[in-house]
Amino acid sequence: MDSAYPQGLPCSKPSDSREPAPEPETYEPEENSASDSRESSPVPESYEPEENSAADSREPSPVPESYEPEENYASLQMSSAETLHTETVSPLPSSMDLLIQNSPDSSTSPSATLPASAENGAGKEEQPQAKKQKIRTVFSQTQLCVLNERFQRQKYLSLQQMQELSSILNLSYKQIKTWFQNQRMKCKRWQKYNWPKYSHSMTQMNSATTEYLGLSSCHQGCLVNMNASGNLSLWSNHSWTSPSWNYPAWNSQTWCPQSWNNQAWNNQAWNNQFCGYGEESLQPQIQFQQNPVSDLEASLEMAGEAYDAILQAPIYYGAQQSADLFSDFSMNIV
DNA sequence: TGGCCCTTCTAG
DNA sequence: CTAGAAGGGCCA
Repeated sequence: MDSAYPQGLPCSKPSDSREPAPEPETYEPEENSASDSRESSPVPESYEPEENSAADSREPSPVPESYEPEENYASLQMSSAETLHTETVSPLPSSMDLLIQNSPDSSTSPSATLPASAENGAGKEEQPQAKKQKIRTVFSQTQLCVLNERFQRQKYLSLQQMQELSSILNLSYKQIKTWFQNQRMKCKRWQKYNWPKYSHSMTQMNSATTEYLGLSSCHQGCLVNMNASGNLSLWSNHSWTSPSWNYPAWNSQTWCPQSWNNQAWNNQAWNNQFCGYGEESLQPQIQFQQNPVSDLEASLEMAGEAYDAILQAPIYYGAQQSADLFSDFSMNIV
């Protein structure tokens, strides 16, 4: 059932192009009645109230009561207060965060933060200038980690799932949605440019997928892996001793079509890296224990995805972020 | 309404 | 200069 395509094809939709929202497995019809009630927060002003269509509204409370089951995910919850400073990104004055509705995590560039309109505070609608300045949010590593991790397992999220994620990451629903959309496009492009080398077999295709998925977040810095026993292991990039890791870092440039053509390692170089590494090949430095399969599982599963997916898909996190993310787990430096 | 896709434009 | 977040048009 879950064969859908989470692992099969990275981003390509089941069949044709536009399909509403694949991902059958995790896609639960639910009563997502778009206009779901949770709409306590008046939507940050900085964000155009425009299409906050219910969805956009994010509840102030950490986790919606209705989501009992996934409550555990709260462990991942980025308490705006805590995660704030862990970020490598410039921390924003909490007050401002709220205003911007962006996460405390995401730095909406402290400097250019407020859109002209919001800046004035009062005269919001009266936009003197032609266009309102576009704000380019810079998601924090933590947020990216979670997003990537999620994307690895699910390319499409349901409304509810996006909302959950948004509240957890302190991002707006819209941002989550946009991020996933952009990610899908990115993935698609990646596939397109790399297709030739995987065209010969389906298996290869999967590896391509894995490759993409893995790479999509490897730039985070280090890797967090959960073994079958449910323990979480974390390797900082400092520990990579494997020669294979000497390849160019997975930077954004990698996505650039122009670059893809020249990247020598665009071929098998890192194919090996990501297929080769395993629990054995790397030395775990930190292990998260406590309720291995309870909290974490619940946390990562969040909306009920297959747990095994996680077991097989190493997740990359920034060392610091990881520690932060899983601060709820007792860490044993090995 | 959300997804896709292309475009715009800002942060780094 | 580039990556990528966000805007906007179009479609089902």
